Amino acid sequence: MPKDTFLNLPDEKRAHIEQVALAEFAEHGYDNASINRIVAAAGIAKGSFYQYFEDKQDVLAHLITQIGQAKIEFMSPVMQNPAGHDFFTVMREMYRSGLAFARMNPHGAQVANQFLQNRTHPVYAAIYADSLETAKVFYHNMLDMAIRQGDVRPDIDRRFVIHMLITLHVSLIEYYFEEVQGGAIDVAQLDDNLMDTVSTFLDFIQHGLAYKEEGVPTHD
Amino acid sequence: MPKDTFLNLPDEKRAHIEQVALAEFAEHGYDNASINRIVAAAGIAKGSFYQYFEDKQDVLAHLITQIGQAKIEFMSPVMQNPAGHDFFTVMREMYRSGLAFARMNPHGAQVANQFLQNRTHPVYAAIYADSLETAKVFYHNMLDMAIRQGDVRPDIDRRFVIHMLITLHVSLIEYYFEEVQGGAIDVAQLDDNLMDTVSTFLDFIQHGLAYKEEGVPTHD
Amino acid sequence: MPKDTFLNLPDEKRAHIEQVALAEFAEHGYDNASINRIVAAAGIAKGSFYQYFEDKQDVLAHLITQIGQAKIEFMSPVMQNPAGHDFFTVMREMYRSGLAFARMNPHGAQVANQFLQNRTHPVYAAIYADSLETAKVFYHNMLDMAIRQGDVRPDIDRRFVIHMLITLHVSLIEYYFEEVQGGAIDVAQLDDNLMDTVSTFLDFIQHGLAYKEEGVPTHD
Amino acid sequence: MPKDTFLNLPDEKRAHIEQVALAEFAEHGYDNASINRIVAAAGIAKGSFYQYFEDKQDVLAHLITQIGQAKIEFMSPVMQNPAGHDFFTVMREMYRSGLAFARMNPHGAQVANQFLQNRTHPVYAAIYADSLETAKVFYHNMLDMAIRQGDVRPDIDRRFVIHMLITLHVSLIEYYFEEVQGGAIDVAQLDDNLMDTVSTFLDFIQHGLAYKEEGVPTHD
DNA sequence: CATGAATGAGCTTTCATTCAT
DNA sequence: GATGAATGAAAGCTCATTCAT
Repeated sequence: MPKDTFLNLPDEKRAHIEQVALAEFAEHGYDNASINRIVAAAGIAKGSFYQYFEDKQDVLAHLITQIGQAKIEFMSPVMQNPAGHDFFTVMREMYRSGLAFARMNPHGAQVANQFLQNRTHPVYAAIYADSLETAKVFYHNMLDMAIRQGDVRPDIDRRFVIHMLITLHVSLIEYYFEEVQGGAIDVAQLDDNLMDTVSTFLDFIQHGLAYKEEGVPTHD
Repeated sequence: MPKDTFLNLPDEKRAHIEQVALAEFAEHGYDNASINRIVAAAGIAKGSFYQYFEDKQDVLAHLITQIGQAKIEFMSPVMQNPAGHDFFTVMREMYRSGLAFARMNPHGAQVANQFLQNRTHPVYAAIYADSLETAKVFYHNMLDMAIRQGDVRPDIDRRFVIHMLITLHVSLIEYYFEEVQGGAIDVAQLDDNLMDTVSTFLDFIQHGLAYKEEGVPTHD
Repeated sequence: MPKDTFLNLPDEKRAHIEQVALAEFAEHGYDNASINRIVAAAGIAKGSFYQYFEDKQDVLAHLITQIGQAKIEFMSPVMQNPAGHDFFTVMREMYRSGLAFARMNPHGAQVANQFLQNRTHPVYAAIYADSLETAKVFYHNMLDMAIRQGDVRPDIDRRFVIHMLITLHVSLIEYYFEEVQGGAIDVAQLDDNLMDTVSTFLDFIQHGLAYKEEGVPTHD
Repeated sequence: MPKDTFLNLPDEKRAHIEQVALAEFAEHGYDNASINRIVAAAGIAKGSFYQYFEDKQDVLAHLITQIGQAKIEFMSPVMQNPAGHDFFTVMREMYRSGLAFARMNPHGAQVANQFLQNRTHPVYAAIYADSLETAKVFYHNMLDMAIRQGDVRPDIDRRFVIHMLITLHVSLIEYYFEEVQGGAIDVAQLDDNLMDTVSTFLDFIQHGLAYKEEGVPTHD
């Protein structure tokens, strides 16, 4: 956790430092992120950095916490209060908000993805301990509810499905960045295209890839 | 590509160096892997390392190539000649073989996973260019065939589905290691448990998570 | 350019480091100069060196700039304001001041000579771009003026003569060091001897080596 | 001196190795010349290199000896038997032949120049001891004769003039390469231009830069 | 609270040379 | 005579972190 020195900083300065650090982590990843570059870009003294944060890991942990909070603001009402909604509707909202967040805060999304992808990295693991549990609990409750509601079939391995849903979330954002950077898709239509993809994808999560014979309506 | 000096080495010595390097990459990842540690553990001179390989990236590329080849040996007959088989059968074999490989060669599986997870890392991206395309083509052909055979419904975004299937493969191996290391599951029963998971998972890919009402048989 | 860290150093410490580095370059030349030796001799940490300078080239560039400035202090009033003086008088002052500088600052003179002698070396060339042009412009103006004044005959290739005059300056300093180190001349009389040489040499530049027949006075 | 092993090599192979080594030294200078690169480019084994030569210095010494011999072939009859010719005629032939050699054997000329320019470098100094003395003796005899013949005035410091004449020779070749690489002059006319320069230059050596009043013919 | 100089372990890589085969 | 694997010292440079001011 950042030291009080940092938290007492004027909002603007604090935000500036956070933004610079975020960009550094997004571009280089944790291992190659350089505190030298961060302080240079932020225009602060090296010593000040260590008055603000314990160490490199501390900044990242702080940023990830922040990203988590920022993401909440992208959540639709449905997600904030999922009770009573169809599981797949909530999922759709979740992927949609993930995409919206990536669109508005690409660096944040990239850092979040790095984090979720590198859970075995000691540093990420250390941070993970604190923050990922929340997500798991959320998914867990969601799945429990979904099964009780009859949305999801009960014969699933919940731990694995959660693992997979998180992975797929990451994969979606990844896909988004690859399309954006690869220029594979007209940027103007990107969001529409991606929401189409999300829809197809949701449909897949719901009904699988298997071809359904005629006369066998799927249950929506 | 490793230099001839390396390829001409006695099998035993070569294998030893490979194993040491693989362990280093598996444990620390590319950025934190240390050539100093590798040569110390391998018992070779630092200069020798550079007689064998161009640089750090070169070793990793070599190891990944090797892993790719080793994986082939874990492929079942079904995978080696997928034509004529049901898509989901092939997928099941694929995930099963991935798991078997991870079981027999954990370091190799870990390195392969790091590789697949870090496609944006410049070094992995450089290696990726050469080797991942193969996997994509394989999946592409598989999907085409599956749709023609009526195994898979035609209204999917193939690029995204491929992206996702690869991600899921990685996710499965990840899950395997987490269970093993976390001690979540009795190791003696691990494989059975995991194949159960694979089955459930396959079932999920096939039919989705949605609860099916009675009397609506799925198409297998 | 050295970093501010270096420029902000206490004069004494800064001068010490400069002197140590200068000695290293003078003795070993750029390629064989060792930063390890410099930091050891200067009694600073290796990291500090890189807080002071960008890299090896940066130190040398700094030293050469410094040498250039130091040389100015050896310039006679005639050189500082050459207008109105006979060209050969200015040249004589130039060679004299070069010699005086070499006498007072042998390491500086040696490094300057290495620099002027190795213009094709990539590192010297990079430094050269910034600093040698000045010298060429100076010579150019001098020659123009000399021709207008009727001191120098107009049928010369100015570019080549400049090239040559610079070379000869270097050659003179070289000669000085060879005599000093070779012990060819009694050191006590060295300066007198060398100024004699400069005179003869100037005479040569002025009138050439050719024997003049009696009754044909040269124009001074 | 190269070992017998080298001298006994088939002419073609020996010449190939020499050419490769020469190119390496010409491009990188002694310090940055790499034996690794030489053996790679020459297609010989590292061990073979050390069967041929004592060490890096040995190759260079051999090449410089060779260059010296090759230069002789560019000497005109006048130079080979200078007795009885006017000193300045011999000088003109010398500069002309230097230029011709540089034209036909640029690498050789470059290496020779590096050698002559870096007499303080320990390695060059070691080689110098053996080979430069010859040149000095040649010049010495030339000057003695020239003074006796009345070509050159007797009031010169012979040691210094020799030093200078050598320097100027180097400077001329340098100038040649700068013009060639800089593209300053139309290559088709380069040689003519340079011989003009040589002429002007010779005139300078003979009569100096000073403007001569009318009616005072110089002695040619 | 800010500063920025100091640190030295660590990094990857290159090198000329040796020597057993 | 040819080979090429082995060597380890040394290179230039970066890093996160400390601490006196």
